[in-house]
Amino acid sequence: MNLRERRRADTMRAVQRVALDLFERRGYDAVSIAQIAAEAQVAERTVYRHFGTKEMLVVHDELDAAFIGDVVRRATTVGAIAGVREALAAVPPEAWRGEGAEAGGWLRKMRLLRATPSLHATFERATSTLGDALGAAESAAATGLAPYPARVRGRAVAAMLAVAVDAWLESDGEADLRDLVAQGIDALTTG
Amino acid sequence: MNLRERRRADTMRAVQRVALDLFERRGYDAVSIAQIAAEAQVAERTVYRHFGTKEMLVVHDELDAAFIGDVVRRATTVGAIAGVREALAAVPPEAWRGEGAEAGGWLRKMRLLRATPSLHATFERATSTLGDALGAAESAAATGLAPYPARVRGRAVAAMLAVAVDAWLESDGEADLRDLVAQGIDALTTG
DNA sequence: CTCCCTACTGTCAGTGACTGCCAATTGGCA
DNA sequence: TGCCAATTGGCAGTCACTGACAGTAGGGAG
Repeated sequence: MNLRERRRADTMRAVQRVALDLFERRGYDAVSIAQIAAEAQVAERTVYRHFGTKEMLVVHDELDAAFIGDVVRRATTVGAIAGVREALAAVPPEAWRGEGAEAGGWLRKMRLLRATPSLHATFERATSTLGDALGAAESAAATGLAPYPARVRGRAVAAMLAVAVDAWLESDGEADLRDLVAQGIDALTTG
Repeated sequence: MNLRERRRADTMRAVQRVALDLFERRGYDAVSIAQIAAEAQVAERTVYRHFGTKEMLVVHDELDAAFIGDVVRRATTVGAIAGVREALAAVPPEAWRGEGAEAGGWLRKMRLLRATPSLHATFERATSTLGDALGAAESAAATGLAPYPARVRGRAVAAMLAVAVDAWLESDGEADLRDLVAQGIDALTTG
């Protein structure tokens, strides 16, 4: 990894850390990019160059991207439902709780996402994107499902995942996400 | 109905008509509120007072609101899936095609929604809101379903509806929306 | 019919997200 | 060492959206 790339990654991490801290303390809507830039010691323009939009300061997450990639990859072989379950089982539970040192924790980020109406739409959009990916994966899988029903199922599974995460947030991370997903699968498959 | 209320409704319809025309011709992102206001012969501030946001100029629709209300009402007695089917059956097919005189047609509006990435998030948000309403309706219904599985099902049904509408748009309104929904229900209930 | 209240509208000023352009710096590489 | 390209900062500008104030006109009370 280059010195340049390392510096770039460092700046991004620093900016995002400052941003999330401010968002958590004062609320997403009450924090301006100018404030973030000032506190992070960079130009406003630089924030935009790295993250594009204010939303991305919350949403951008390499770990999430990796997890979603994993889900979709598994879905192409074992189907959407089993794919989600397997991918979830492959993640150590403490990672979900955000007790790891990474970037301040997933739990805090999701809590922020849920507490901020301006960000709900973004979350739903991500959900439906995942749903379409799952649908494509399922129709490409050995099941030989037609594109349209595959898409319906993919979106349904993604919606279930979103509800599970939401319920998990309501319990403030106390509940076991894998249990919630299992219950969600039940609700989906019986009836 | 008052003269005031009538005038208000007239202004809103006129503004929305102008807006949709401009959006269709030049693209949503390329049209500013100022242009809409100028063409509709009102102040920019008035547009915001009536619609709140630019998105609402596309999304706002009394007929849609009535239909969604109908779906949710039926869902509280016969469940989400049957509710959607019944509500859909109660609407004359030509209404979907937008051949009616109302406000320029539903088909055109949905086409615009689909063609504009900036509006996708809004659409998904509306879908998930409907899903939650369906979930609440189902758990309040006689089925006696627990809140969590009810919510999962509600969202799944709403997601299915969104996919059906999307597929219907892909066929440019040629396909029968009721058939697509029926196939979507099949995809949801078998497996 | 008149007076007053209230809803609707317009105007103005301001905030904040986001973009394009240009210049300066600095790491990477031949 | 010298050139290229990436990173960054600064600046000006657009546009969505908001709060405050003022003028106008409908609607009801007397």
